[in-house]
Amino acid sequence: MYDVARLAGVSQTTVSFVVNNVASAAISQETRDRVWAAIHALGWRPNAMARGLRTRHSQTLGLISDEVATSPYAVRMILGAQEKAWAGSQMLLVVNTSGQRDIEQTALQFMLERRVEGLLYATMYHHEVVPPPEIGLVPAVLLNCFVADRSLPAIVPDEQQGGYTATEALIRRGHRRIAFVNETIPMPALFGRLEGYRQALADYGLPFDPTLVRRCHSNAQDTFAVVRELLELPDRPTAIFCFNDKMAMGAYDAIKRAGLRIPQDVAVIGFDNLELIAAQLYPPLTTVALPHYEMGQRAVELLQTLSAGEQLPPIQHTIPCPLVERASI
Amino acid sequence: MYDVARLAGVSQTTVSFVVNNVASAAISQETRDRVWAAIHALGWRPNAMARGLRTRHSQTLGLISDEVATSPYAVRMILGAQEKAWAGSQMLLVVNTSGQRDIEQTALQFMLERRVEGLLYATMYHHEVVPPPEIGLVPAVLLNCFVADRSLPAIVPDEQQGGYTATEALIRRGHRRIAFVNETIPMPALFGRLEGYRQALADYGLPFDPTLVRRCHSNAQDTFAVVRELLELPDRPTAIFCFNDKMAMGAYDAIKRAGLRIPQDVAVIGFDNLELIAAQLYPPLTTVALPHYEMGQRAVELLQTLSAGEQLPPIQHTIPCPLVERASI
DNA sequence: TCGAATTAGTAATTCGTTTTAGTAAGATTA
DNA sequence: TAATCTTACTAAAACGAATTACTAATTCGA
Repeated sequence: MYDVARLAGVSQTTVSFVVNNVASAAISQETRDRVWAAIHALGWRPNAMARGLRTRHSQTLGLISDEVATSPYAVRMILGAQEKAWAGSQMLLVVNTSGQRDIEQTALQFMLERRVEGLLYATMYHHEVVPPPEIGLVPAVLLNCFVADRSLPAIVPDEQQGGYTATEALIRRGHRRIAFVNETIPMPALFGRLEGYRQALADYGLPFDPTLVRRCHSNAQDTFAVVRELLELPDRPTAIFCFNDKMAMGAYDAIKRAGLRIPQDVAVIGFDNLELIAAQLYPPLTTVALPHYEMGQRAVELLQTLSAGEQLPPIQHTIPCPLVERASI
Repeated sequence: MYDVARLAGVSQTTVSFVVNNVASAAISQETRDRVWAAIHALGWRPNAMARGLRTRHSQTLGLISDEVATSPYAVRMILGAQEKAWAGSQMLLVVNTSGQRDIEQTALQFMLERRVEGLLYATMYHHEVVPPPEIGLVPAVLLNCFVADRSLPAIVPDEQQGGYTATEALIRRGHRRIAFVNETIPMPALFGRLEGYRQALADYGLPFDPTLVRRCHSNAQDTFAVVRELLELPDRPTAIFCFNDKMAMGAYDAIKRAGLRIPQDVAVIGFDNLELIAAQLYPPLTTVALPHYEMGQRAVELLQTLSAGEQLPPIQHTIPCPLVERASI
């Protein structure tokens, strides 16, 4: 900056005023032009570390995730976060801990040393977490997870509404016997989607038939077997709501193997909206999307208002899961 | 740091020496203990911006990508890069440009202002790029792409070896008539894998039959049709090498619809190793993996030696694509 | 037993900015 | 015509560490 000042024949202060467009400083247009010319001539570029030191603002947010960055599922959370951060001209420091506590700890230390202006703590699956306590030293938002006592703001998908939406979509297509192949591992998604399924049935005056609700590991193979059983039922379901898209793959195979057509004979709806699967299946899979991108955006939005000094109670923000219509129902 | 010094009854200099374990400084053990005690008592943590300003090291790498962070394909590149950076106690600044030039430009400026010690320029698909010239201001490595004049070091997958490996795996299983369903968009993957396919046939003394080589858009639907044609051939192929796993999904459907079994009647091999698809298909898909994770690692490794001041010629590093055996051949 | 090492520290400077508190010259007002 | 405003700048003091160049007190060696 001193070099620029010397070349432009002004003081370093003036350069700073010009560069930052300081309103309270009166700098003539000619001087401004000379300064910019000097800047370009020298290829000078401000040093963000020096600036940050002085202003006490790092213009940086931290994102600590377990497996998010590994998985196609949840990358869009990072993307949403990054783009919102970008809009506020902040950058995102990303660390994937692979679930290891020690990595998480040092990542947090590193980020605090860099004076991040906020922290996102994200998980691949929606579940309860116990983040390290130092997370509270800066504004923090949980992404796709929550703490037991709800003492930290969190952004989570609305599992129940998602389950409701899927079921309702099938009911509206005229289905009366709707099977639900649920996950086995107890987690909010399992309970929430089931609750949504029941609620939708109830709202439309349909009976809840326990024989139509199955649980199995969330993979195509196991679902194949479960769906085959369902199809052999005397009064077989005309629609199958799968806990996720991977399971829908198995359902497709079972239905096709049984010589039935999708959606004419049996409708299938999934969950997650994994483009890679849903768009490639034949017929393309109608499914409910996990709003990962929006969740990332909202989390950063919240972080930004929080770090602007606003005092908000730690609310759980529930993001709706929209229906993505393709051709399987 | 001054507060810590005051509490420990030493000078700020001493605190710095203790914190950084400076070898040339003689500090007694008692003093060290007192300093650490004061640090913990005050919850002090060094300010990375101040440190970076003084040492002229940001301990940060930048990663600019087009769609990498959006796509399940290539996220593992980021992960590999991040973990290698982590090992060198550096952090990664990630920006996804969605292919927009203006975002790319400002991202680059931001990163240069933050004095990143190296830059990765990554693309989702392996293809030629024209990165902004300022990229050369710091050590830079291209990831999954290359420049026309090869003036920048690049890390790319070995498409040809991948094609060879896939074909060879089929030949070794006794297949003689091997179809190859290639991509339509001209890109290194298309040419490289085809070349590998031809080379393998030649090496094992098999004829190259042009009727067995088809091209179609890389999606399941179009592949379905192409594979059906292949299966109706008078002397139908006993194995199908698909340009990627999405296409393999279509191939599976066509083969099953034709009443044939995989792999007994027709073997299928894919490319990309998209866990989500390959592991969920029935039977699980044998495929060739794009070594994204290793590519990310290698890129950072290279960046680190480069920013250590070593002068290396801009070599193209070709990373092998390993065979991932499942059950479809 | 005295000069040289060694041990255990400290004072002051520097990194590259932002920001506060000025100043000096000319224009405007009472 | 003197006091006050503007306009167009500048000097100097932070920000929070790392680093260099010391000093004072011990210990050691011949």
